[in-house]
Amino acid sequence: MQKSSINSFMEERMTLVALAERTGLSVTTISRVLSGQAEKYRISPKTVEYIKQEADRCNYRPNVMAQSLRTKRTRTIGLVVPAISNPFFANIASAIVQKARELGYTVILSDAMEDAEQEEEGVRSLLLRHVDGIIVSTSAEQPAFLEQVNESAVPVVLIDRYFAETTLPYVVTDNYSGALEAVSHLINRGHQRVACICGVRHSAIVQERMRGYVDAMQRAGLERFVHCVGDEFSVQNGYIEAKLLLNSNPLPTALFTMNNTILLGAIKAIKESGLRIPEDISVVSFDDNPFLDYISPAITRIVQPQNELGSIALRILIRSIEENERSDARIKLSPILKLCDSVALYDK
Amino acid sequence: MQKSSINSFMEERMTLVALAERTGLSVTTISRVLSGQAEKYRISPKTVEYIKQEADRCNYRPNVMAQSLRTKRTRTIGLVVPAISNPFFANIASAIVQKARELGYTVILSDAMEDAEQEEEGVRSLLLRHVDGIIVSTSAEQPAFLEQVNESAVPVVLIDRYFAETTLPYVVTDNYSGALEAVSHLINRGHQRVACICGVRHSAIVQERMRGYVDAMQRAGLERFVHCVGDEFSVQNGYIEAKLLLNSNPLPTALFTMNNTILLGAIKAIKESGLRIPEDISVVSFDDNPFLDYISPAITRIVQPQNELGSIALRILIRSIEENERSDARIKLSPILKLCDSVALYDK
DNA sequence: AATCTTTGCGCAATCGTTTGTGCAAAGATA
DNA sequence: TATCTTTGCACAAACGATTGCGCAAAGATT
Repeated sequence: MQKSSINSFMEERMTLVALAERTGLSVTTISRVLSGQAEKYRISPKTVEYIKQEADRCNYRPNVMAQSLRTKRTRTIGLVVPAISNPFFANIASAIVQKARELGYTVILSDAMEDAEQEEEGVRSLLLRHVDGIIVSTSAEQPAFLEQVNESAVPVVLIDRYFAETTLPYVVTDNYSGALEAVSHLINRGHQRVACICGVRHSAIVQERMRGYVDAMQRAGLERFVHCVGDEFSVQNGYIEAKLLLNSNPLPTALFTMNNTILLGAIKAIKESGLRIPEDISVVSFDDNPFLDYISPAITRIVQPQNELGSIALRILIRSIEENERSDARIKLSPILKLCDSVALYDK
Repeated sequence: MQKSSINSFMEERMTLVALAERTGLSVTTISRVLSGQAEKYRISPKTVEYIKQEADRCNYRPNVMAQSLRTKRTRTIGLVVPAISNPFFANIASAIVQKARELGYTVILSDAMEDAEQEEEGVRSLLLRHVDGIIVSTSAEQPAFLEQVNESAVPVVLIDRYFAETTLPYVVTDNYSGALEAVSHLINRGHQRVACICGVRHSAIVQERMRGYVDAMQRAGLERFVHCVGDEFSVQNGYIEAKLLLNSNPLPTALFTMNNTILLGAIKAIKESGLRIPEDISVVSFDDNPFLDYISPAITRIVQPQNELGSIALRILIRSIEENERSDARIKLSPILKLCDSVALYDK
C-alpha cells in the first residue's frame, strides 16, 4: 500500500517499451489495450487481461507529454480571472477546479489583475501550453482577441464578465434583472435619490446593471435622480466615488454598488463620514460573500449563483472540446436578492 | 500587429523542421540558436542573426510538450491549497501566480477541500502532469507522503500549513509569537477568561498558536483559565464552539479565534446570543482580510504577510528546481498585530 | 608541404506515446 | 485441397523537440 505509492515515484518510470519487453508483446498492443481500444483492434481477452495485470503490477502510468505530443490533447484547461484575490472569482475557481478534476481535466490559473494586456498575455501563455480550452472572465474591452482564439485555436467560454456583442459563448448572471430588482427594492422602500457606483464602463455587466438601475428608476418616474458614477472594479473607486457622493448636496438616500470591492470602498467612505447604514443611507450591492453577513449591518445584496456559473461554463467548454465544435450558448442565470439589514424605509 | 497575432494561431504551427527547410540549415543548429546555446556550439553570429530573424518572421514558438518530453522539465508548478475559496489562500495563490509568471512558470491549481485524501490525490495528479515542483499548504496529518514526493519525485515546499517534524522546507508565519502577542494584548487590556477556538489539532500551526495562547496565559498567571475548544478550520466549527462557550458559566470575556473562517462562525454565534463586540466580549483572530475592517466592529487581528509567504515559497521552490537539489529552508515570517475595535478594556 | 587546431555545423538517436497498415495463422467455405 | 475470412497482433512512422558525437573546411604552426 504505502509501498506501492513509494514505488510509483522511485522506480524508473514504467514505459510502454518496458512493459512490452516484460510481456513479450508489442508496444502497439499494449498501448491499445491500455487506452481501451482492445476490441476495436481485436486483442484477445486473454491478452487483455494479462496486459492489464502486468500494467498495474508495474504501476504503469502513461507519460502525458508523450501522449499530448501525439494526440494534440492535453486534458488541461486555462482559467483566466480578473483577480483571484476577489472572493467572487475565488469561488468560481473553486467550483471549476472541482468539476474539472471529476472530469479528468486539470486547470491552469491565470490572473489578469483587471488588465486587458495581462489577460492577453495570460491567454497566449495558456496557448503555448496547449490547453484544450479556456474559460475567461474578461478584463478586455473588445472581444476581438478572444474571438480569434476561439475561432482559430481552442474553444473559449466567457463567464461573468462578457461581451454583449460577440460570437463567444458565455454563461453569466442576468445582470439586468438583478440590478432592476435591487434598485426596485430600494424604491419600494421609499428611496428616490438612489446613486449608483459603477465598475469599468466598457464592461457588459456594468452596462446591464446600469440599464437595470436606470429602468428601475424610470419605471418609478425617478429619471431625474439617475446618477451613475465611478469606472472601476476596485475598493479605491468605491471609496472615492462614495466620498464624492457624500459631499454632494442633496445627499443620496441610497447607494447601489456594482460589486463587492466597490461596496467595501463605499462602506469605508460612509463610515468615515460618520453616517450610519441604513439609518442615514441605505446600501445594496451586487455579489455575495460570507463576510457580507458580518459587516455592520449585513448587506442586502444580489447573490449570483457562483457554483452554477462555474460548473455550467466548464460543461460547455468540455463539450466544445470533446465534440470539437464551437458552442454558441448564451446562458443567463437568475440571481436572487438577499434581504439583509442595510436598507431602511425612507419616508421623507 | 493584429495581423501577426492572428497568424500565430491560424498558420500551421511552425516547427523546427519547417524552419530548417526554410533556412537551409539543420534542425540542430536552429534548435541551438533558439535555445540560446549558440556560442556554446560556436554558431557564427551571421547564422545566429539569420535564424533569429526567420524564427520570428515565422512566429516560431517551440512546442512545450516536445520540449518537456526531451528535457523532462515542464516549467510548471503545482499549488495545492486547502480551499481556494478561503481569501487567505486566494491571496497566496494570487502572489504565487504573479511571481511564477514573471519567472516563466505556470501554475496548476489543486483544491484539497481541507481533506488529506483529496490532497494526496491532487498531488498524484500533479505528478502525472510532471510538474517541476509543488507548493502545498497541507491538509494532511502526516508528512510521510509529501516527504516521499520531495525525496523521490519533485521538490515540495510547504507554505502556511506545515509540519513541525519534517524534512520538508517550509515558509510559514511565526504562529507562536503571533498568538502570544494577540493573547497578551487581551491580557494587557485586563482580560483573564480568554477562550481559544482552534482549527484541526493535528496541524502544526494550530499547535503553535495554542502554545502561544497557553504561554501568554501562563506568563500572566492565568493558567487556570486556559480553555481551548474546537477542532476544525470551518465557519461551522467556529459557530458551534462559540455557541457552547457563550452558554458556559462564567462567560469568557474574550475569544481568540484561530483563523478567518472560525472567526466568522464565532461572530455569528455572538450576534445570535445578543452579545456585543467588544462591549460584552472581546475578539482577536488570526488572518487578515479586507472585509475584517468592515465587520462590526473591525476585528483586531494577526496579519500574516501573505505576499511574502507566497513569493518566498516560490523562490525557494524554483531554486530547488533549477539547482536540482532539495532545500532545507525553514522560514518563519513575523506577523503583525493589527489593532482595531474588537477588544475592550476589561476592568472587572 | 605536412600536421595540428579551430571553426561551423549536421547526423541520427532519443524522449514515450499513438495509429495506419500489413501480415501470418487459424478457421470457414466450396 | 484451394481459396476466402477472420482473428490476433506487430512494424514503423509519426509528434517536435534536444544533444552527444563526428566531420569537413579553414586557419595556424612548424
